[in-house]
Amino acid sequence: MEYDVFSSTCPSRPVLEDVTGRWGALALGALADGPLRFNALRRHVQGVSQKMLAQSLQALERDGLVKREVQSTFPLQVEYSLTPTGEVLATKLLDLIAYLRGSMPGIVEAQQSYDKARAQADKARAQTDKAHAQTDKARAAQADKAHAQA
Amino acid sequence: MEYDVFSSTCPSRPVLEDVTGRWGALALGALADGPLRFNALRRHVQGVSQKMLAQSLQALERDGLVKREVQSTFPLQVEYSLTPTGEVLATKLLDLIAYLRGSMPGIVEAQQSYDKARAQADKARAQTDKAHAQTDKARAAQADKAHAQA
DNA sequence: CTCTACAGTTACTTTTGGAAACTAGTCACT
DNA sequence: AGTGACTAGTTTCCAAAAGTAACTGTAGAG
Repeated sequence: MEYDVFSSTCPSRPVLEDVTGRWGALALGALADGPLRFNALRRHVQGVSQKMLAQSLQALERDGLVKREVQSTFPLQVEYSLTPTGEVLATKLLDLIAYLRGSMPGIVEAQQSYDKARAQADKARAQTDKAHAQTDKARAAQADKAHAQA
Repeated sequence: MEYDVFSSTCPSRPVLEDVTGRWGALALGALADGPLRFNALRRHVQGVSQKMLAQSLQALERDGLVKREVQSTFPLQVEYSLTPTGEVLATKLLDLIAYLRGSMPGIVEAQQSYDKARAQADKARAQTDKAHAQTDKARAAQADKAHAQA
């Protein structure tokens, strides 16, 4: 059997989404430098809700990329850590993230020039739309005149 | 200035989502082995809708990771290709995807054993819930008796 | 005796994603 | 002049996903 993420029915698709998804990627990245408990992880991955963190961790645990260990000491601690496979994926993710961080200055610049160009284009389009509205109005006036004559 | 994807307000967060998001990652991956036109890309990334592909490509273009070139030949073709930064990110993504593909057998196995364990746990919980329902019923009966006596 | 921390779950709301129809511009055929 | 085809999208509408906030339940601190 051959796995291909570009095929819509391949079982690897949902796994890729778990790994590269919004919170999954950050959870894996956070666990890369050591095991963490639920709330510690929540503090580390800023902005994640309890619900989504629980959901992402459950998905990663199901995929065998994260190990969940309940410590029955008080107050009921749960430690999350990476499995060997999870560790490799986390490393690759962190590598990507590191490169992204290095490229941020250029990316921000690209975004700004894109937004500026778009603003210009929108303004230009508003002008032509206005012109079209004018010609439409003129056409309507002509039609009215024709109608009045009839 | 220091960029950190783990911070909720960092500008790198949305960019990471563009790159690792569901369709963004596959679009970058597909463009890694040569430029493609819109519909060719759509055929390559199976299951993507026109709307989402257009949206993802616009985001990647804005981030300066993908270049969009309109060819004014008939019938109006648009070619998408990777910028140097996009190319590096695509390579890293494909590396991650390749490793994921190699790990799929183990992952599928993990999913199956997880699902099996969950099914067991759910069954067990249904049992205790049933027991609780019984005791609740008994308690209600006691309360009714007491009420009838009063 | 209230307040906090632990690890979640549940109910409700808002945002997003996907399917299908529609737009726009150009040619080719009839 | 009208019809249809091909391109690359946009729009519309509804279901699915994500986010918000409140609740569960135990126990230690102040």
